[in-house]
Amino acid sequence: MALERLRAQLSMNTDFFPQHTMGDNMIEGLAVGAMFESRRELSEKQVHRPTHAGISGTKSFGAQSVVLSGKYSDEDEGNIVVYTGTGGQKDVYRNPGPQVEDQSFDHPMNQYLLKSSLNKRPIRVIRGPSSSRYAPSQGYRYDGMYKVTAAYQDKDPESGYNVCKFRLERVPGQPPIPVSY
DNA sequence: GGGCCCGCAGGG
DNA sequence: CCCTGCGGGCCC
Repeated sequence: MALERLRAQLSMNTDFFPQHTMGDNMIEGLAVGAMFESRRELSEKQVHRPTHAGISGTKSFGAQSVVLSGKYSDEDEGNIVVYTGTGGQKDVYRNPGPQVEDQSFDHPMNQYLLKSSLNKRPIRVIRGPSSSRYAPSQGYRYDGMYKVTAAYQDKDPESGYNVCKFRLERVPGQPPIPVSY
């Protein structure tokens, strides 16, 4: 199976981050709850560099950060998030377009998160406006470090196509998410 | 180093 | 609804 092969490839040469560390994706001086007006500002301040994409990272390093928008079938329970992968869509300008084929772990950005699930390196999580009841009503908010604890495929009930899912668990010992509901 | 393709924006 | 923009990773 393709996924097992990828896991085998990616698990070579991986670093492991002990449970008690925040890892090297944490930015000194970036406080939980820090607000940003736009994706542009997130990019300029290097909290999440891509101005459009939801997943930031590299194939060898893994992911660095993700942004939740609420426009996908993510599940957000605050300390636990199930983030949907990228790809398999048409007409991207519709943000997002309809799912027209299966998502794949071969997709570079999905590989970043798959890699992170193996090297246990915590990633930064940013919530966009109204992306869930844990999200700010406006602007983007840095909500701390999360670990990717699972990567699997699931059937998207809307389209019937398979999508990649990533379970994110918030690293303990951080200030709570500043929920405002 | 350059070109290419892409994406959980943002706005017209 | 439709288009432009922008930064990035990646593979020549």
